[in-house]
Amino acid sequence: MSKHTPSPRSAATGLVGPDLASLAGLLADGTRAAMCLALLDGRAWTATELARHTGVAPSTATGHLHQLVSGGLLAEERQGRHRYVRLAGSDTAEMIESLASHAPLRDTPVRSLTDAHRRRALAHARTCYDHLAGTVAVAITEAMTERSLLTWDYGPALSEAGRVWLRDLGVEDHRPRGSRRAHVRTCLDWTERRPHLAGAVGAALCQHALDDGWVIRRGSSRVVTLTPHGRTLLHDQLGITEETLTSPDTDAF
Amino acid sequence: MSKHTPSPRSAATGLVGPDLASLAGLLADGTRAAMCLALLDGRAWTATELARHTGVAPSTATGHLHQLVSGGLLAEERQGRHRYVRLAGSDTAEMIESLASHAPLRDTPVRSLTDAHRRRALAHARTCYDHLAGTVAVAITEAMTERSLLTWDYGPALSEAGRVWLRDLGVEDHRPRGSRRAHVRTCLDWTERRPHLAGAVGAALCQHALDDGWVIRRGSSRVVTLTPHGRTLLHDQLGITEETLTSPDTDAF
DNA sequence: CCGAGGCTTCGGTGGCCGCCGAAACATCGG
DNA sequence: CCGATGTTTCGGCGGCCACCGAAGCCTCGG
Repeated sequence: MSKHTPSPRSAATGLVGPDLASLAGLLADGTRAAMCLALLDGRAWTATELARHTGVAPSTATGHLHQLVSGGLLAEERQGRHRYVRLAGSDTAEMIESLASHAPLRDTPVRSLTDAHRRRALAHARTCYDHLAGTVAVAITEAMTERSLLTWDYGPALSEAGRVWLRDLGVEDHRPRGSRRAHVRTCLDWTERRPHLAGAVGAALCQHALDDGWVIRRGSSRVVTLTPHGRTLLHDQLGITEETLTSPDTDAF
Repeated sequence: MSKHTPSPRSAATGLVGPDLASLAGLLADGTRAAMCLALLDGRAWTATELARHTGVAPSTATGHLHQLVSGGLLAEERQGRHRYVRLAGSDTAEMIESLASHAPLRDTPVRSLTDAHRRRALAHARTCYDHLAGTVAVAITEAMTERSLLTWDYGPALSEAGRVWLRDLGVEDHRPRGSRRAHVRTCLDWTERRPHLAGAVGAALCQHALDDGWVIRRGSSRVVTLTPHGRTLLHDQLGITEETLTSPDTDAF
Protein backbone atom coordinates (compact mmCIF):
# COMPACT_ATOMS: atom_id res chain seq x y z
CA MET A 1 0.00 0.00 0.00
CA SER A 2 1.19 3.45 -0.44
CA LYS A 3 1.41 6.96 0.64
CA HIS A 4 -1.77 8.84 1.11
CA THR A 5 -4.12 6.57 2.91
CA PRO A 6 -2.14 4.24 5.11
CA SER A 7 -4.91 3.01 7.30
CA PRO A 8 -8.33 2.75 5.65
CA ARG A 9 -6.91 1.10 2.55
CA SER A 10 -6.10 -2.35 3.72
CA ALA A 11 -9.66 -3.03 4.70
CA ALA A 12 -10.74 -2.89 1.11
CA THR A 13 -7.68 -4.33 -0.45
CA GLY A 14 -6.92 -7.49 1.11
CA LEU A 15 -7.82 -9.38 4.24
CA VAL A 16 -4.94 -11.79 4.29
CA GLY A 17 -2.50 -12.70 1.66
CA PRO A 18 1.09 -12.85 0.66
CA ASP A 19 2.95 -9.59 0.72
CA LEU A 20 3.79 -9.81 -2.92
CA ALA A 21 4.85 -6.19 -3.21
CA SER A 22 7.56 -6.35 -0.60
CA LEU A 23 9.12 -9.41 -2.15
CA ALA A 24 8.92 -8.00 -5.66
CA GLY A 25 10.31 -4.75 -4.34
CA LEU A 26 13.51 -6.52 -3.44
CA LEU A 27 14.02 -7.48 -7.05
CA ALA A 28 12.67 -4.26 -8.51
CA ASP A 29 15.93 -2.43 -8.26
CA GLY A 30 18.45 -2.87 -11.04
CA THR A 31 21.38 -3.29 -8.74
CA ARG A 32 19.74 -5.85 -6.49
CA ALA A 33 18.43 -7.73 -9.51
CA ALA A 34 21.92 -7.86 -11.00
CA MET A 35 23.22 -9.21 -7.71
CA CYS A 36 20.65 -11.98 -7.65
CA LEU A 37 21.31 -12.89 -11.26
CA ALA A 38 25.02 -13.07 -10.52
CA LEU A 39 24.35 -15.29 -7.53
CA LEU A 40 22.42 -17.62 -9.80
CA ASP A 41 25.75 -19.24 -10.44
CA GLY A 42 25.11 -20.96 -7.13
CA ARG A 43 28.27 -19.82 -5.44
CA ALA A 44 29.05 -17.41 -2.64
CA TRP A 45 30.29 -13.94 -3.49
CA THR A 46 31.81 -11.34 -1.25
CA ALA A 47 30.20 -7.96 -0.83
CA THR A 48 33.04 -6.23 -2.65
CA GLU A 49 32.86 -8.56 -5.60
CA LEU A 50 29.18 -7.84 -5.97
CA ALA A 51 29.77 -4.13 -5.59
CA ARG A 52 32.32 -4.14 -8.39
CA HIS A 53 30.19 -6.41 -10.53
CA THR A 54 27.20 -4.14 -10.29
CA GLY A 55 29.23 -0.96 -10.42
CA VAL A 56 28.15 0.67 -7.18
CA ALA A 57 30.05 1.89 -4.15
CA PRO A 58 30.75 -0.64 -1.40
CA SER A 59 28.53 1.27 0.98
CA THR A 60 25.65 1.01 -1.44
CA ALA A 61 26.21 -2.70 -1.86
CA THR A 62 26.10 -3.17 1.89
CA GLY A 63 22.68 -1.65 2.06
CA HIS A 64 21.33 -3.79 -0.74
CA LEU A 65 22.73 -6.96 0.75
CA HIS A 66 21.11 -6.17 4.06
CA GLN A 67 17.76 -5.89 2.38
CA LEU A 68 18.18 -9.09 0.43
CA VAL A 69 19.33 -11.03 3.48
CA SER A 70 16.64 -9.75 5.78
CA GLY A 71 14.10 -10.40 3.05
CA GLY A 72 15.15 -14.03 3.07
CA LEU A 73 16.47 -14.21 -0.46
CA LEU A 74 20.11 -14.47 0.49
CA ALA A 75 22.00 -16.35 3.16
CA GLU A 76 25.15 -14.84 4.54
CA GLU A 77 28.21 -16.31 6.10
CA ARG A 78 30.92 -14.23 7.68
CA GLN A 79 34.48 -15.31 7.51
CA GLY A 80 36.93 -12.96 9.06
CA ARG A 81 36.65 -9.65 7.34
CA HIS A 82 34.73 -11.09 4.45
CA ARG A 83 31.01 -11.27 4.08
CA TYR A 84 29.97 -14.05 1.81
CA VAL A 85 26.45 -14.19 0.47
CA ARG A 86 24.70 -16.85 -1.56
CA LEU A 87 21.14 -17.52 -2.61
CA ALA A 88 19.14 -18.82 0.31
CA GLY A 89 18.25 -22.09 -1.36
CA SER A 90 17.22 -23.87 -4.48
CA ASP A 91 13.64 -22.75 -4.08
CA THR A 92 14.77 -19.16 -4.09
CA ALA A 93 16.81 -19.79 -7.20
CA GLU A 94 13.82 -21.38 -8.87
CA MET A 95 11.64 -18.43 -8.03
CA ILE A 96 14.15 -16.01 -9.52
CA GLU A 97 14.50 -18.14 -12.61
CA SER A 98 10.76 -18.26 -13.00
CA LEU A 99 10.64 -14.51 -12.89
CA ALA A 100 13.65 -14.08 -15.12
CA SER A 101 12.30 -16.31 -17.81
CA HIS A 102 9.22 -14.13 -18.06
CA ALA A 103 11.16 -10.90 -18.12
CA PRO A 104 11.84 -9.10 -21.36
CA LEU A 105 15.36 -9.51 -22.65
CA ARG A 106 17.36 -6.41 -22.18
CA ASP A 107 19.78 -6.07 -25.02
CA THR A 108 22.74 -4.34 -23.61
CA PRO A 109 24.85 -2.73 -26.28
CA VAL A 110 28.00 -4.68 -26.96
CA ARG A 111 30.92 -2.45 -26.26
CA SER A 112 33.95 -4.49 -27.05
CA LEU A 113 35.15 -7.58 -28.77
CA THR A 114 35.52 -9.48 -25.51
CA ASP A 115 31.99 -8.51 -24.66
CA ALA A 116 30.86 -10.22 -27.81
CA HIS A 117 32.90 -13.31 -27.06
CA ARG A 118 31.68 -13.52 -23.52
CA ARG A 119 28.14 -13.12 -24.65
CA ARG A 120 28.40 -15.99 -27.09
CA ALA A 121 30.15 -18.18 -24.57
CA LEU A 122 27.37 -17.48 -22.09
CA ALA A 123 24.73 -18.38 -24.64
CA HIS A 124 26.52 -21.60 -25.48
CA ALA A 125 26.97 -23.20 -22.08
CA ARG A 126 26.65 -21.91 -18.56
CA THR A 127 25.37 -22.91 -15.17
CA CYS A 128 22.00 -21.80 -13.91
CA TYR A 129 22.25 -22.09 -10.15
CA ASP A 130 22.82 -25.83 -9.85
CA HIS A 131 22.11 -27.12 -13.35
CA LEU A 132 23.30 -26.51 -16.88
CA ALA A 133 21.86 -23.95 -19.26
CA GLY A 134 22.50 -22.57 -22.71
CA THR A 135 22.48 -24.11 -26.15
CA VAL A 136 24.17 -27.27 -24.93
CA ALA A 137 21.77 -27.80 -22.08
CA VAL A 138 18.78 -27.33 -24.34
CA ALA A 139 20.28 -29.79 -26.80
CA ILE A 140 20.78 -32.34 -24.04
CA THR A 141 17.20 -31.94 -22.94
CA GLU A 142 15.84 -32.32 -26.44
CA ALA A 143 18.07 -35.28 -27.22
CA MET A 144 16.94 -36.99 -24.05
CA THR A 145 13.37 -36.39 -25.11
CA GLU A 146 13.95 -37.87 -28.56
CA ARG A 147 15.46 -40.96 -27.02
CA SER A 148 12.55 -41.32 -24.61
CA LEU A 149 14.76 -40.84 -21.62
CA LEU A 150 12.56 -37.93 -20.75
CA THR A 151 8.80 -37.98 -21.22
CA TRP A 152 6.43 -35.05 -21.34
CA ASP A 153 3.09 -36.81 -21.43
CA TYR A 154 2.26 -36.25 -17.83
CA GLY A 155 4.54 -33.35 -17.22
CA PRO A 156 8.29 -33.57 -17.53
CA ALA A 157 9.51 -36.81 -16.00
CA LEU A 158 12.35 -39.25 -16.21
CA SER A 159 11.43 -42.56 -17.83
CA GLU A 160 12.61 -45.91 -16.59
CA ALA A 161 15.08 -45.93 -19.47
CA GLY A 162 16.25 -42.52 -18.43
CA ARG A 163 16.90 -43.67 -14.92
CA VAL A 164 18.95 -46.59 -16.18
CA TRP A 165 20.84 -44.34 -18.55
CA LEU A 166 21.81 -41.99 -15.76
CA ARG A 167 22.82 -44.83 -13.48
CA ASP A 168 25.04 -46.32 -16.18
CA LEU A 169 26.70 -42.97 -16.67
CA GLY A 170 27.53 -43.01 -13.01
CA VAL A 171 25.27 -40.17 -12.00
CA GLU A 172 24.73 -40.68 -8.35
CA ASP A 173 21.34 -41.17 -6.85
CA HIS A 174 19.26 -38.15 -7.61
CA ARG A 175 16.11 -39.02 -5.74
CA PRO A 176 15.23 -36.24 -3.44
CA ARG A 177 15.10 -37.76 0.00
CA GLY A 178 12.33 -36.56 2.15
CA SER A 179 12.08 -33.23 0.46
CA ARG A 180 9.43 -32.64 -2.10
CA ARG A 181 11.74 -30.80 -4.39
CA ALA A 182 10.64 -31.61 -7.91
CA HIS A 183 12.69 -34.44 -9.25
CA VAL A 184 12.50 -33.28 -12.80
CA ARG A 185 11.69 -29.70 -13.49
CA THR A 186 12.20 -27.55 -16.49
CA CYS A 187 13.48 -24.06 -16.65
CA LEU A 188 12.98 -21.73 -19.57
CA ASP A 189 16.34 -20.94 -21.04
CA TRP A 190 16.91 -17.17 -21.32
CA THR A 191 18.85 -17.31 -24.49
CA GLU A 192 17.14 -20.19 -26.24
CA ARG A 193 13.60 -19.61 -25.00
CA ARG A 194 13.21 -23.35 -24.87
CA PRO A 195 13.13 -25.49 -21.73
CA HIS A 196 16.18 -27.15 -20.26
CA LEU A 197 16.47 -29.77 -17.57
CA ALA A 198 16.42 -28.59 -13.97
CA GLY A 199 15.30 -29.88 -10.59
CA ALA A 200 17.10 -32.58 -8.65
CA VAL A 201 18.01 -34.56 -11.76
CA GLY A 202 19.32 -31.48 -13.53
CA ALA A 203 21.46 -30.68 -10.51
CA ALA A 204 22.82 -34.21 -10.30
CA LEU A 205 23.65 -34.25 -13.98
CA CYS A 206 25.42 -30.91 -13.75
CA GLN A 207 27.40 -32.06 -10.75
CA HIS A 208 28.42 -35.17 -12.59
CA ALA A 209 29.37 -33.20 -15.68
CA LEU A 210 31.71 -31.10 -13.59
CA ASP A 211 33.10 -34.03 -11.59
CA ASP A 212 33.63 -36.23 -14.59
CA GLY A 213 35.17 -33.48 -16.63
CA TRP A 214 32.58 -33.08 -19.34
CA VAL A 215 32.73 -29.38 -18.77
CA ILE A 216 34.93 -27.05 -16.78
CA ARG A 217 34.23 -23.70 -15.25
CA ARG A 218 35.83 -20.74 -16.89
CA GLY A 219 37.25 -18.36 -14.37
CA SER A 220 34.78 -17.22 -11.79
CA SER A 221 31.87 -16.75 -14.11
CA ARG A 222 28.88 -18.87 -14.96
CA VAL A 223 30.40 -19.87 -18.26
CA VAL A 224 31.46 -23.48 -18.72
CA THR A 225 33.18 -24.99 -21.72
CA LEU A 226 32.98 -28.48 -23.04
CA THR A 227 36.06 -30.66 -22.86
CA PRO A 228 36.95 -33.07 -25.68
CA HIS A 229 35.84 -35.85 -23.33
CA GLY A 230 32.47 -34.21 -22.84
CA ARG A 231 32.11 -33.55 -26.53
CA THR A 232 32.62 -37.16 -27.59
CA LEU A 233 30.49 -38.41 -24.75
CA LEU A 234 27.52 -36.23 -25.62
CA HIS A 235 27.92 -37.10 -29.27
CA ASP A 236 28.12 -40.84 -28.69
CA GLN A 237 25.49 -41.05 -26.02
CA LEU A 238 22.93 -38.57 -27.26
CA GLY A 239 23.83 -37.98 -30.87
CA ILE A 240 24.25 -34.27 -30.42
CA THR A 241 25.89 -32.81 -33.49
CA GLU A 242 29.40 -31.46 -33.50
CA GLU A 243 28.04 -28.17 -34.66
CA THR A 244 25.89 -27.76 -31.59
CA LEU A 245 28.72 -28.81 -29.34
CA THR A 246 31.24 -26.42 -30.76
CA SER A 247 31.46 -23.15 -28.99
CA PRO A 248 32.13 -20.17 -31.19
CA ASP A 249 34.87 -19.10 -28.85
CA THR A 250 35.95 -20.71 -25.66
CA ASP A 251 38.71 -18.40 -24.64
CA ALA A 252 36.85 -15.28 -23.77
CA PHE A 253 37.80 -15.65 -20.13
CA MET B 1 20.46 0.54 -12.59
CA SER B 2 19.82 3.84 -11.09
CA LYS B 3 20.30 7.50 -11.05
CA HIS B 4 23.84 8.69 -10.92
CA THR B 5 25.74 6.76 -13.52
CA PRO B 6 23.41 5.90 -16.35
CA SER B 7 25.94 4.99 -18.99
CA PRO B 8 29.16 3.42 -17.72
CA ARG B 9 27.30 1.06 -15.44
CA SER B 10 25.81 -1.44 -17.79
CA ALA B 11 29.18 -2.48 -19.14
CA ALA B 12 30.15 -3.87 -15.79
CA THR B 13 26.79 -5.12 -14.73
CA GLY B 14 25.53 -7.34 -17.31
CA LEU B 15 26.13 -8.06 -20.97
CA VAL B 16 22.83 -9.60 -21.79
CA GLY B 17 20.13 -10.92 -19.59
CA PRO B 18 16.56 -10.70 -18.58
CA ASP B 19 15.41 -7.35 -17.35
CA LEU B 20 14.39 -8.74 -14.02
CA ALA B 21 14.07 -5.37 -12.36
CA SER B 22 11.48 -3.97 -14.72
CA LEU B 23 9.29 -7.02 -14.37
CA ALA B 24 9.64 -7.10 -10.60
CA GLY B 25 8.96 -3.39 -10.55
CA LEU B 26 5.51 -4.01 -11.92
CA LEU B 27 4.68 -6.13 -8.91
CA ALA B 28 6.59 -4.03 -6.42
CA ASP B 29 3.76 -1.63 -5.83
CA GLY B 30 1.12 -2.56 -3.30
CA THR B 31 -1.75 -1.50 -5.48
CA ARG B 32 -0.56 -3.31 -8.60
CA ALA B 33 0.23 -6.39 -6.54
CA ALA B 34 -3.26 -6.37 -5.09
CA MET B 35 -4.69 -6.09 -8.58
CA CYS B 36 -2.73 -9.09 -9.77
CA LEU B 37 -3.69 -11.13 -6.76
CA ALA B 38 -7.33 -10.27 -7.35
CA LEU B 39 -7.01 -11.30 -10.98
CA LEU B 40 -5.67 -14.65 -9.84
CA ASP B 41 -9.30 -15.66 -9.71
CA GLY B 42 -8.86 -16.12 -13.44
CA ARG B 43 -11.66 -13.83 -14.49
CA ALA B 44 -11.82 -10.47 -16.13
CA TRP B 45 -12.38 -7.40 -13.98
CA THR B 46 -13.29 -3.91 -15.02
CA ALA B 47 -11.03 -1.01 -14.21
CA THR B 48 -13.51 0.44 -11.77
CA GLU B 49 -13.91 -2.82 -9.92
CA LEU B 50 -10.18 -3.03 -9.44
CA ALA B 51 -10.01 0.60 -8.38
CA ARG B 52 -12.61 0.05 -5.71
CA HIS B 53 -11.07 -3.23 -4.65
CA THR B 54 -7.68 -1.67 -4.13
CA GLY B 55 -9.02 1.56 -2.74
CA VAL B 56 -7.53 4.03 -5.19
CA ALA B 57 -9.03 6.67 -7.45
CA PRO B 58 -10.09 5.54 -10.92
CA SER B 59 -7.45 7.72 -12.49
CA THR B 60 -4.78 6.00 -10.46
CA ALA B 61 -6.07 2.60 -11.44
CA THR B 62 -5.93 3.55 -15.10
CA GLY B 63 -2.27 4.31 -14.81
CA HIS B 64 -1.49 1.04 -13.09
CA LEU B 65 -3.42 -0.99 -15.59
CA HIS B 66 -1.56 0.64 -18.43
CA GLN B 67 1.72 -0.40 -16.91
CA LEU B 68 0.60 -3.94 -16.29
CA VAL B 69 -0.80 -4.33 -19.78
CA SER B 70 2.17 -2.86 -21.55
CA GLY B 71 4.42 -4.96 -19.36
CA GLY B 72 2.66 -8.04 -20.70
CA LEU B 73 1.21 -9.27 -17.45
CA LEU B 74 -2.37 -8.40 -18.28
CA ALA B 75 -4.50 -8.73 -21.37
CA GLU B 76 -7.22 -6.23 -21.98
CA GLU B 77 -10.45 -6.38 -23.85
CA ARG B 78 -12.63 -3.36 -24.42
CA GLN B 79 -16.35 -3.72 -24.55
CA GLY B 80 -18.26 -0.53 -25.01
CA ARG B 81 -17.41 1.76 -22.18
CA HIS B 82 -15.90 -1.00 -20.13
CA ARG B 83 -12.28 -2.01 -19.98
CA TYR B 84 -11.89 -5.58 -18.95
CA VAL B 85 -8.52 -6.90 -17.91
CA ARG B 86 -7.43 -10.42 -17.10
CA LEU B 87 -4.12 -12.13 -16.51
CA ALA B 88 -2.30 -12.62 -19.78
CA GLY B 89 -2.16 -16.39 -19.50
CA SER B 90 -1.65 -19.38 -17.29
CA ASP B 91 2.10 -18.93 -17.39
CA THR B 92 1.71 -15.44 -15.99
CA ALA B 93 -0.54 -16.77 -13.27
CA GLU B 94 2.00 -19.44 -12.43
CA MET B 95 4.77 -16.89 -12.18
CA ILE B 96 2.74 -14.75 -9.82
CA GLU B 97 1.84 -17.77 -7.73
CA SER B 98 5.46 -18.77 -7.56
CA LEU B 99 6.34 -15.36 -6.27
CA ALA B 100 3.39 -15.19 -3.94
CA SER B 101 4.16 -18.49 -2.32
CA HIS B 102 7.60 -17.23 -1.39
CA ALA B 103 6.37 -13.93 -0.05
CA PRO B 104 5.91 -13.39 3.65
CA LEU B 105 2.34 -13.52 4.83
CA ARG B 106 1.02 -10.13 5.66
CA ASP B 107 -1.40 -10.41 8.51
CA THR B 108 -3.88 -7.69 7.94
CA PRO B 109 -5.73 -6.80 11.10
CA VAL B 110 -9.24 -8.14 11.11
CA ARG B 111 -11.61 -5.25 11.38
CA SER B 112 -15.00 -6.76 11.46
CA LEU B 113 -16.91 -9.95 11.97
CA THR B 114 -17.50 -10.38 8.26
CA ASP B 115 -13.80 -9.93 7.70
CA ALA B 116 -13.17 -12.90 9.93
CA HIS B 117 -15.80 -14.96 8.14
CA ARG B 118 -14.48 -14.10 4.74
CA ARG B 119 -10.98 -14.90 5.80
CA ARG B 120 -11.96 -18.34 7.04
CA ALA B 121 -13.99 -19.03 3.93
CA LEU B 122 -11.03 -18.06 1.79
CA ALA B 123 -8.72 -20.36 3.72
CA HIS B 124 -11.19 -23.20 3.37
CA ALA B 125 -11.82 -23.30 -0.36
CA ARG B 126 -11.09 -20.89 -3.15
CA THR B 127 -9.91 -20.79 -6.71
CA CYS B 128 -6.33 -20.00 -7.59
CA TYR B 129 -6.47 -18.83 -11.20
CA ASP B 130 -7.79 -21.97 -12.84
CA HIS B 131 -7.50 -24.57 -10.11
CA LEU B 132 -8.71 -25.12 -6.57
CA ALA B 133 -6.87 -23.98 -3.46
CA GLY B 134 -7.34 -23.88 0.28
CA THR B 135 -7.79 -26.57 2.89
CA VAL B 136 -10.05 -28.61 0.66
CA ALA B 137 -7.67 -28.53 -2.29
CA VAL B 138 -4.74 -29.56 -0.14
CA ALA B 139 -6.82 -32.40 1.30
CA ILE B 140 -7.73 -33.56 -2.21
CA THR B 141 -4.08 -33.52 -3.22
CA GLU B 142 -2.98 -35.46 -0.17
CA ALA B 143 -5.79 -37.98 -0.46
CA MET B 144 -4.91 -38.57 -4.10
CA THR B 145 -1.33 -39.15 -3.03
CA GLU B 146 -2.35 -41.66 -0.34
CA ARG B 147 -4.40 -43.57 -2.87
CA SER B 148 -1.52 -43.56 -5.35
CA LEU B 149 -3.47 -41.57 -7.88
CA LEU B 150 -0.68 -39.06 -7.68
CA THR B 151 2.96 -40.04 -7.39
CA TRP B 152 5.88 -37.91 -6.31
CA ASP B 153 8.78 -40.22 -7.00
CA TYR B 154 9.85 -38.50 -10.15
CA GLY B 155 8.26 -35.19 -9.51
CA PRO B 156 4.52 -34.75 -9.17
CA ALA B 157 2.74 -36.87 -11.77
CA LEU B 158 -0.55 -38.58 -12.37
CA SER B 159 -0.39 -42.36 -12.14
CA GLU B 160 -2.20 -44.69 -14.51
CA ALA B 161 -4.72 -45.30 -11.75
CA GLY B 162 -5.12 -41.58 -11.39
CA ARG B 163 -5.86 -41.19 -15.04
CA VAL B 164 -8.51 -43.88 -14.89
CA TRP B 165 -10.00 -42.35 -11.78
CA LEU B 166 -10.36 -38.98 -13.45
CA ARG B 167 -11.84 -40.49 -16.57
CA ASP B 168 -14.42 -42.39 -14.55
CA LEU B 169 -15.39 -39.22 -12.77
CA GLY B 170 -16.05 -37.70 -16.15
CA VAL B 171 -13.24 -35.21 -16.12
CA GLU B 172 -12.68 -34.43 -19.72
CA ASP B 173 -9.39 -34.99 -21.40
CA HIS B 174 -6.79 -33.01 -19.64
CA ARG B 175 -3.81 -33.73 -21.83
CA PRO B 176 -2.30 -30.54 -22.99
CA ARG B 177 -2.36 -30.64 -26.74
CA GLY B 178 0.71 -29.30 -28.36
CA SER B 179 1.55 -26.99 -25.57
CA ARG B 180 4.16 -27.97 -23.09
CA ARG B 181 2.22 -26.68 -20.18
CA ALA B 182 3.00 -28.93 -17.26
CA HIS B 183 0.36 -31.58 -17.01
CA VAL B 184 0.64 -31.91 -13.28
CA ARG B 185 2.13 -29.09 -11.35
CA THR B 186 1.94 -28.16 -7.74
CA CYS B 187 1.41 -24.82 -6.24
CA LEU B 188 2.26 -23.92 -2.69
CA ASP B 189 -0.93 -23.06 -0.88
CA TRP B 190 -0.72 -19.63 0.78
CA THR B 191 -2.77 -20.55 3.76
CA GLU B 192 -1.76 -24.16 4.22
CA ARG B 193 1.86 -23.89 3.14
CA ARG B 194 1.49 -27.31 1.61
CA PRO B 195 1.25 -28.07 -2.09
CA HIS B 196 -2.02 -28.41 -3.94
CA LEU B 197 -2.73 -29.71 -7.41
CA ALA B 198 -2.26 -27.31 -10.31
CA GLY B 199 -1.30 -27.43 -13.95
CA ALA B 200 -3.53 -28.78 -16.69
CA VAL B 201 -4.95 -31.55 -14.51
CA GLY B 202 -5.67 -29.15 -11.68
CA ALA B 203 -7.48 -26.87 -14.10
CA ALA B 204 -9.53 -29.70 -15.57
CA LEU B 205 -10.49 -30.94 -12.13
CA CYS B 206 -11.52 -27.48 -11.04
CA GLN B 207 -13.61 -26.99 -14.16
CA HIS B 208 -15.30 -30.29 -13.58
CA ALA B 209 -15.93 -29.47 -9.94
CA LEU B 210 -17.71 -26.29 -11.01
CA ASP B 211 -19.59 -27.90 -13.88
CA ASP B 212 -20.71 -30.92 -11.92
CA GLY B 213 -21.73 -28.86 -8.93
CA TRP B 214 -19.24 -30.07 -6.36
CA VAL B 215 -18.59 -26.47 -5.52
CA ILE B 216 -20.17 -23.17 -6.40
CA ARG B 217 -18.73 -19.70 -6.59
CA ARG B 218 -19.77 -17.29 -3.92
CA GLY B 219 -20.56 -13.91 -5.32
CA SER B 220 -17.78 -12.43 -7.35
CA SER B 221 -14.95 -13.50 -5.13
CA ARG B 222 -12.51 -16.33 -5.27
CA VAL B 223 -14.35 -18.16 -2.53
CA VAL B 224 -16.13 -21.37 -3.40
CA THR B 225 -18.28 -23.48 -1.13
CA LEU B 226 -18.83 -27.20 -1.20
CA THR B 227 -22.27 -28.47 -2.06
CA PRO B 228 -23.75 -31.52 -0.31
CA HIS B 229 -23.14 -33.35 -3.57
CA GLY B 230 -19.48 -32.42 -3.54
CA ARG B 231 -19.15 -33.27 0.11
CA THR B 232 -20.43 -36.83 -0.25
CA LEU B 233 -18.49 -37.33 -3.42
CA LEU B 234 -15.17 -36.30 -1.92
CA HIS B 235 -15.90 -38.37 1.15
CA ASP B 236 -16.83 -41.49 -0.78
CA GLN B 237 -14.18 -41.22 -3.44
CA LEU B 238 -11.21 -39.98 -1.46
CA GLY B 239 -12.12 -40.61 2.14
CA ILE B 240 -11.79 -37.00 3.12
CA THR B 241 -13.21 -36.50 6.58
CA GLU B 242 -16.36 -34.54 7.26
CA GLU B 243 -14.41 -32.28 9.50
CA THR B 244 -12.09 -31.20 6.72
CA LEU B 245 -14.96 -30.72 4.35
CA THR B 246 -17.00 -28.57 6.67
CA SER B 247 -16.48 -24.91 6.26
CA PRO B 248 -16.63 -22.88 9.44
CA ASP B 249 -19.01 -20.49 7.77
CA THR B 250 -20.27 -20.53 4.27
CA ASP B 251 -22.43 -17.48 4.27
CA ALA B 252 -19.94 -14.70 4.53
CA PHE B 253 -20.75 -13.50 1.05
C1' DC C 1 -30.59 14.22 -27.81
C1' DC C 2 -29.29 14.24 -23.18
C1' DG C 3 -27.88 12.58 -18.78
C1' DA C 4 -25.28 9.00 -16.36
C1' DG C 5 -21.52 6.39 -15.75
C1' DG C 6 -17.00 4.33 -17.15
C1' DC C 7 -12.62 5.70 -18.39
C1' DT C 8 -8.73 8.84 -19.43
C1' DT C 9 -5.50 12.88 -19.48
C1' DC C 10 -3.14 16.34 -17.05
C1' DG C 11 -0.87 19.13 -13.35
C1' DG C 12 0.76 19.33 -8.93
C1' DT C 13 2.33 17.37 -4.57
C1' DG C 14 4.82 14.61 -1.42
C1' DG C 15 7.33 10.64 0.20
C1' DC C 16 10.36 6.94 -0.59
C1' DC C 17 14.71 5.29 -1.77
C1' DG C 18 19.09 4.64 -4.28
C1' DC C 19 23.24 6.98 -4.68
C1' DC C 20 27.67 8.81 -2.97
C1' DG C 21 31.75 10.10 0.03
C1' DA C 22 33.81 10.46 4.44
C1' DA C 23 34.79 8.47 8.51
C1' DA C 24 34.73 4.64 11.65
C1' DC C 25 35.29 -0.24 12.61
C1' DA C 26 37.07 -4.97 12.12
C1' DT C 27 40.38 -8.26 10.58
C1' DC C 28 44.52 -9.91 8.61
C1' DG C 29 49.46 -10.08 7.63
C1' DG C 30 53.62 -8.85 8.78
C1' DC D 1 51.61 -2.67 16.86
C1' DC D 2 50.67 -0.79 12.08
C1' DG D 3 49.28 -0.41 7.50
C1' DA D 4 46.23 -2.56 4.09
C1' DT D 5 41.94 -4.19 2.96
C1' DG D 6 37.00 -5.40 3.56
C1' DT D 7 32.85 -3.72 5.57
C1' DT D 8 29.68 -0.59 7.90
C1' DT D 9 27.36 3.80 9.44
C1' DC D 10 25.87 8.30 8.58
C1' DG D 11 24.29 12.58 6.39
C1' DG D 12 22.79 14.69 2.44
C1' DC D 13 21.18 14.95 -2.18
C1' DG D 14 18.22 14.16 -6.07
C1' DG D 15 15.08 11.69 -9.01
C1' DC D 16 11.32 8.69 -9.55
C1' DC D 17 6.68 7.63 -8.93
C1' DA D 18 2.07 6.83 -6.65
C1' DC D 19 -1.38 9.69 -5.30
C1' DC D 20 -5.33 12.90 -6.01
C1' DG D 21 -8.91 16.00 -8.18
C1' DA D 22 -10.73 18.39 -12.05
C1' DA D 23 -11.94 18.32 -16.55
C1' DG D 24 -12.79 16.02 -20.76
C1' DC D 25 -14.00 11.95 -23.88
C1' DC D 26 -16.70 8.03 -25.10
C1' DT D 27 -20.65 4.81 -24.80
C1' DC D 28 -24.94 3.42 -23.35
C1' DG D 29 -29.88 3.85 -22.25
C1' DG D 30 -33.69 6.20 -22.23
